[in-house]
Amino acid sequence: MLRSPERWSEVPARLRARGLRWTPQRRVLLDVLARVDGHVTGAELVEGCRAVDPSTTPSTVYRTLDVLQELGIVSHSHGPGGRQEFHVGPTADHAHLVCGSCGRRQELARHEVQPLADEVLLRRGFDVDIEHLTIEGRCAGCRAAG
Amino acid sequence: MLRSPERWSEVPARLRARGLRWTPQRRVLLDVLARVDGHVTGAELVEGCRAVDPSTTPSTVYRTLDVLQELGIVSHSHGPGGRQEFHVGPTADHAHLVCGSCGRRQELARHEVQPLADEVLLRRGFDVDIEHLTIEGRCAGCRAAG
DNA sequence: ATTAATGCAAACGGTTTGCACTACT
DNA sequence: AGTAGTGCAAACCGTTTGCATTAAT
Repeated sequence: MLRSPERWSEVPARLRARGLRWTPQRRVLLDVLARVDGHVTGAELVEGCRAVDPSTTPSTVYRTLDVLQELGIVSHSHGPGGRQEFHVGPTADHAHLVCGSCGRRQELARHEVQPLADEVLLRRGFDVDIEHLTIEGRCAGCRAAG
Repeated sequence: MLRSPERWSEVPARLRARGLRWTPQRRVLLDVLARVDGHVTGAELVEGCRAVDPSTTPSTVYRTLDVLQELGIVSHSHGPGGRQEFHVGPTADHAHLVCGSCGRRQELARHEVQPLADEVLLRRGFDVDIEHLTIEGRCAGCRAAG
């Protein structure tokens, strides 16, 4: 699910503008990222890259993720199990619901979270980062199942 | 900072009631936990136990944390850096606010999150685990600082 | 006597690092 | 040519596991 095709085509130029380079390995990672909907863990990205190019190494993936983060193209937070979760910015204007039982994720639109965010901002001066928000719990299916 | 002294004295009995045992090692961990205000990582607890009894081993600590969790005495969530964060329950009936800039945490009372949780339950059938909820963003201090 | 709990040491998974080599620019 | 980026292998950190041993009940 490609979210904003135009962003990706600009990446090589943005790298070069900083004296950085556009390599086949980075192309692979960007292709994988472009197909991501929502969040991916670092390990999943390594996996995804390997599916395209089996010779992919973790270090290259993580190092590239670092530079993409500096460019503001991805960001990361920490999900359940303590893994790094990367997400594509800044179009991901929603939070996530993740079921602790089955692991399924669903999106929670900004407007659904906004009242909470507003209250927290008002009362604590704390500016909630809705894009990073991951709410754990049990989904309807798992609750029905027992 | 002892939160609820009476709870701790009941622990040995609660363990025995389940056929579990009260050991010196568990006593050490409970002593350390009783002194905790807010949250600790697993590693910090190992460290803390070692300060009391240098022969403490990680496996024992983590295994005891597992049983304490089953008893509902502690619970855990995942903090920045992906570490497990334990907190003392069931007074830990709150979510967390963590600042992405300075890393400081604050508690968010259940009643502050309840409206959101209610809405999500109603509309999605998703039962939010408030104790596991960690909300990222920028705290008042960091926002002021720029 | 039973069997839960311990200590050890080794394995784990995800991520990070040092270093010599490769290849973009 | 210059230097950013790569691959490898090893290290890392927090956590988990198998197994033989110890000790609470």
